[in-house]
Amino acid sequence: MSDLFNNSRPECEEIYPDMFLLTDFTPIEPISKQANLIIKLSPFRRMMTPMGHYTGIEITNCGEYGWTSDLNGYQYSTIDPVTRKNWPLMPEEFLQLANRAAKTVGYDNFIPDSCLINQYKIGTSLGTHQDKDEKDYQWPIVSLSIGLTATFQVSGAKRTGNSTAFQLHQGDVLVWGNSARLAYHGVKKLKPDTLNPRLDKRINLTFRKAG
DNA sequence: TAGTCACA
DNA sequence: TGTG
Repeated sequence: MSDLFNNSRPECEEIYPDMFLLTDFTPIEPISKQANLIIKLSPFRRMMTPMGHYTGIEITNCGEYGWTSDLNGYQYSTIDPVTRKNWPLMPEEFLQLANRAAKTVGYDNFIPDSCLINQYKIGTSLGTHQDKDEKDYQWPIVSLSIGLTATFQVSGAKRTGNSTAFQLHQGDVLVWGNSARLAYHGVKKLKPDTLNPRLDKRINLTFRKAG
């Protein structure tokens, strides 16, 4: 994993209505260091979907609530089904990053109680879906990208039809809420970086207020 | 259909 | 390769 921090100026662009891309928003090194500690406590695993398939990406969580999937459906749980213990604590660095990103685009006092950590290997993707398992949709979704660049696709209120796609680079934070809160979105199949063949994965941190 | 796969 |  590269720890390089691109020193270009952070930018904030409303890339879709009520969806903001904060380019190069944070140094990655301290964040990925904490993520690695979490992964040791609650390891990555694929999860069974309600339809009986496994997710392509690998998943773990930290914070009070973790997003889980099994044959019964999706739900937030305070217990990791693999370790049968609570999820690892949310690091202070995570809380502050998510709070600062939300505040940058107008959401004050965002205190996430859930951080979903998704690992994308080359060739994996995340199908179009909504984030709708949270209790209160007034809070935004805050998402940090680490590692390989991915193509993020938003298709709005409908799962199919017109869509907008853009790149998410390491250090980028995407924040969405209000009219975009329940927008269908997904991540296209991850491709290798021909200039950095050593990079072989992408890790995404998604901060939410679930409970 | 937090997936895939057949089809354009 | 993008879409339903």
